[in-house]
Amino acid sequence: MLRTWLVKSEPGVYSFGDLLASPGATTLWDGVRNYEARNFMREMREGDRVLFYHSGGPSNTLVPEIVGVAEVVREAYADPSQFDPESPLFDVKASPESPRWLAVDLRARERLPRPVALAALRLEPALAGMRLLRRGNRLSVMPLTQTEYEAILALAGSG
DNA sequence: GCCAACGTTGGC
DNA sequence: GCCAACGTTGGC
Repeated sequence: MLRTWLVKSEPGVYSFGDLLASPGATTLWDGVRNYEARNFMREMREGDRVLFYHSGGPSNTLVPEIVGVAEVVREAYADPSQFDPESPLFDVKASPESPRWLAVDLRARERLPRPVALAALRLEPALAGMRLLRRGNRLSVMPLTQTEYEAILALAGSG
């Protein structure tokens, strides 16, 4: 049984369009620096489906919404950016022998027929328990139940 | 181990 | 631009 996930991105930094435009529509999903999110990444399996969420970003000029579906094409491995002293993601406490942070590879599957805005998610009773909707939620990688995933695809006019 | 200070996220 | 919420850091 495939599991389902949601990842957040600031579209000004990396958008679903950027993923679609990448070679093979695939990218290394790096930069996660939160332990709970990292632990979820560790549970991701090849073929798992991942909804791609655009957050409002620092300028807040954008509607926060879910815009696309991706899948896991490579399971968790050491995030290379933690070892790069030139990177803002460098972590002095990480070493190749004992990495702290993980990356996965994601491949875009499809843009949703209709993006599903955060406000629309809040109106859907089937999603009332969704982690994304909890107050103060800041997790950038989170699991979705099968029910939540299907409800979101239905709102998107897909699936 | 506690907890205040701090930096970041992200919706509004 | 504001600020609530939250995770992390570091002094003690």
